[in-house]
Amino acid sequence: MPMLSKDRLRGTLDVLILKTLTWGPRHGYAVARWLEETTGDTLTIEEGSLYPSLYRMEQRGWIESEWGTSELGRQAKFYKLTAAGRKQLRVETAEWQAFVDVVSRVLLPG
Amino acid sequence: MPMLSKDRLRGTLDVLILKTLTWGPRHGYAVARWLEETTGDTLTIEEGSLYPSLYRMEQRGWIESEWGTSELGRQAKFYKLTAAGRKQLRVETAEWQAFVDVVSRVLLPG
DNA sequence: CCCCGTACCTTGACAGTCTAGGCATCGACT
DNA sequence: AGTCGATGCCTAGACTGTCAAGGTACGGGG
Repeated sequence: MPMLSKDRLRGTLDVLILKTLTWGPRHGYAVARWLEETTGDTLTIEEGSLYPSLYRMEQRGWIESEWGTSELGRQAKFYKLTAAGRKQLRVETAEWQAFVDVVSRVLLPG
Repeated sequence: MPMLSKDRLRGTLDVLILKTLTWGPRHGYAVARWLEETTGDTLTIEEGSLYPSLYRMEQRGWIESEWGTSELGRQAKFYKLTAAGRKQLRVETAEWQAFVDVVSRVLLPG
């Protein structure tokens, strides 16, 4: 399978995280693990991208955080979607879809 | 239809240009016009992104340029794909496909 | 004469990703 | 006891490519 170049995630990391949180509150580390598992390690979520993204989205009011205890008994910051975050998810998903359709029309045969 | 956020093109502009050139040599301005027409103005190719991209790809040996005369009788720089460019197009198209599949699997219902 | 379209290019700001670190805790293994 | 890896959070700095906004030049039409 093709190796994905660096920076490919640009512009889609946020929406992926938002989507992950629709399954319920999760802490950052778990979000990254879940995304990597779900994509069969095709995507790797670097921590240097993950935590800034979570911070940005909390500033923007898309997610909220609360300290709690992880499944393994560690301190962990749990994030959950806000109403604004859910709306943002819808918007960005639609954008993603539209963008992919257009690019695919150019790139793919048919 | 959803307005596409800025910077969405990041990482895909190059491959879109390469694909455009498979229909034959074109000058930069024509590449941009063709992409915008083909996508029904969903994508707008900024000249500040277009020309640097063409420059980069020529440096990397993916395209070659030659000055000529446009359909309207103006001086214009015509670009054509090299063998390396054709290979690069295949690689990046496959990457794009893989990336879209993975992200869609996460984002879309089903 | 002036403006718009064509055609190319450059500069600077900016955002988001990456690499590469650091910190702390815990369990497992030596 | 000591070490190591995994868990869990964070930061600093480099980098890359996009954007906005400019500039140059030429030609045709009003």
